[in-house]
Amino acid sequence: MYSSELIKGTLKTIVLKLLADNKRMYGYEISAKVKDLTNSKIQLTEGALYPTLHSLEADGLVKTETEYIGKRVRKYYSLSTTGKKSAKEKVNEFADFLNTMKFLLDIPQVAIA
Amino acid sequence: MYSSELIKGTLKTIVLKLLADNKRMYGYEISAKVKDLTNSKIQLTEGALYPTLHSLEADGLVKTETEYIGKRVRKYYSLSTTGKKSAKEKVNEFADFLNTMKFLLDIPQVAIA
DNA sequence: TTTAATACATAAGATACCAATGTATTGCTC
DNA sequence: GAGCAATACATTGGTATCTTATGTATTAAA
Repeated sequence: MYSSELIKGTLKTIVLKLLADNKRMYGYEISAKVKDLTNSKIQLTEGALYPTLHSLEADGLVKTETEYIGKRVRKYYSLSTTGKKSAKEKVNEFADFLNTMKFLLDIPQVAIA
Repeated sequence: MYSSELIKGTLKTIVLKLLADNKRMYGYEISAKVKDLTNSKIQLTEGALYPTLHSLEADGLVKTETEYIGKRVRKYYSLSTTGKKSAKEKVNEFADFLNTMKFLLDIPQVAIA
């Protein structure tokens, strides 16, 4: 787990990227996927995730479809056309930012396992 | 310039790293250095920088010495012992975070210029 | 049966940032 | 020598984004 400031500002980028790769996902699935892919180093809290998803929907970047699994509600999110564009932009911007930070903090290249 | 959310959470790390490399620096110098090293991609605002420096001082990570250049005040910051330790830890943590995010967002290795 | 996992959601509070403003000195340009 | 840009500090008010906590409900496992 990273100190909580680090994750700040990256949540939307993460969500958009996952949706770009997976067509449609529901909230719980997203948080589980992030936890899994990062070996529990990043764990999205519900208080952060759901407001973010709602915000992305309000901005027209994602659309939703609700389904019932038995009696349990499941709300699927998928990217709109603008959402797809935004996902690429955000990831590219973040990649640029990472390189800038790598240079600024003098972080050496890591060997590829 | 990056969208403002991205920088969040990295300010202290940046400041500590610069102080680790430069023995002592003053606020204006730090912001100028960051702007210079990042080709203006990261520009620290005063409203962010000075409270951060004060906070680092309150936490005992940096110590200060005030000097006069003519009639103009200049406040130098340098790392304390715990500050040096913290600088290394923060940079290491960010390096780890950087790799996690690179994997999560599927960001390819960039060629070294 | 009761705990853990699944699945949604909101509310209250913290905090780290941005934008704006303020003061003052110094250097440059016209 | 007037006016502007740069240097150098600082604070205030506002906002966004997060954490923590709480809430409801279903389903699976112990």
